[in-house]
Amino acid sequence: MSENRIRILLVDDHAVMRAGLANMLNANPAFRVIAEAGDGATAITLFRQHLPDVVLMDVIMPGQDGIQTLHVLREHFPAARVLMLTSSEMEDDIIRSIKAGASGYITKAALPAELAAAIKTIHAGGRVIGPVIERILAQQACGIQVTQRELEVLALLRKGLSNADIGEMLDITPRTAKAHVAALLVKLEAADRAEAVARGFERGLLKP
Amino acid sequence: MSENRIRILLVDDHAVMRAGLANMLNANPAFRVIAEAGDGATAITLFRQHLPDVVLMDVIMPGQDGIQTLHVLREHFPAARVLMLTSSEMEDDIIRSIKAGASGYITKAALPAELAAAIKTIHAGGRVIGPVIERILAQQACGIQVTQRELEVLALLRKGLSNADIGEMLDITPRTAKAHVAALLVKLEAADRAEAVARGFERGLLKP
DNA sequence: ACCGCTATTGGCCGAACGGACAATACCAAT
DNA sequence: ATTGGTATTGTCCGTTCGGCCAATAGCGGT
Repeated sequence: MSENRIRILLVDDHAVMRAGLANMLNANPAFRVIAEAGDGATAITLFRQHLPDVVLMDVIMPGQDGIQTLHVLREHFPAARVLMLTSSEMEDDIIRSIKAGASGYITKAALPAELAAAIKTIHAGGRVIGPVIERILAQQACGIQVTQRELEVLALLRKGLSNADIGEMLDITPRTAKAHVAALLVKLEAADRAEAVARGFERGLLKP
Repeated sequence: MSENRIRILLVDDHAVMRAGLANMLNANPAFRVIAEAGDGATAITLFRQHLPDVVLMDVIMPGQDGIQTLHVLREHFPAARVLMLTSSEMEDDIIRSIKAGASGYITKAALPAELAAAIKTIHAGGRVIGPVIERILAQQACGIQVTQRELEVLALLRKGLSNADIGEMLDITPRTAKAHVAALLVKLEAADRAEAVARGFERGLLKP
């Protein structure tokens, strides 16, 4: 009968969380955790070995994070069904996860029953977007998005670099660096570079 | 026989995590989860009702966070044994937890066996500090600490306020605000207010 | 081919920043 | 009582910032 169970691969750097999830899911006759990974590379390997029905993936992981892993995974296995399960509600993480081909995104604050339902939906080929997530997606859709270049500049702002320094780092004139900073201030609705950095952290554009 | 089990109160806003932990701990004959709380207020109430041997508390919670809850709990029940179990490795959270009277602090990246051992140690009256945590505490001990006033200023820097604005908000001259900012730059080893904000987030002085 | 977005660069200017030097007042600890 | 840390305030000055004007080049989509 266990052949009918939904075979799950857990990916989370928190061993406690993995163990807890495994216990919980295995207690449900509909599921069976067939493998666990503590990092992205292991996740890829285990997926190849076990070809699970659904992957439960944490976004935040040291080294290769969940979204990067998701990218690699979908390259090799476009049909892979991945449910991002995370404590992070960073807008950017959500957007990037969906873009990277996640079948769903729910937070760890979800009730176990919701998680179970989500896994079943994913397995059936559906998509799962939590209520909080939907709201964020909606407001992001109409919002302006930060370009790759601006993201690089933001990362340098975080390090306390001046426009001149940024220009040197990116091999552009200080004037151009200034233009990027100005664009960031507008897009992030920040009064100065300090607030821009703060907004960067709030939006998940910058990681602690 | 269940009378000999260590009675545990779980406090975590993530239902999935609670369920997982409960499953895992209850599978161990040494433990018994006797109650779960999803927020600080509930945690206090449940503690009073059940008087658990050990409290497993998450630091990050919406509303009253784990550290605030810990404060309140220790006021009413100075003998309460609390193990902070969190994914956060923010220096400031750790320092404040220990100061608030936590008996231990370990991350969710710990192995289940480590968690079990930690709970037993706590229950026996000992203290548990993870290896990563110890390192952070050590470097913090010799490091300079940010004052309350500077913390207020940092919070305003984050909002993009100028020295003049900060002065108005705190009812001090712009010059004094500038002095606090200067102190922050030195203590946080930041080149400008933008980097100071970044360091604030990295150290957990600022929350997303 | 044309349009929109991005990246790039320039000059000008007032306001803000950050460093350096120095001083006073308060409070807690020794 | 003296010491040390914190908070407070001051002036001077060179550097940097951020806003405003405008322009060119490239790239992808209609």
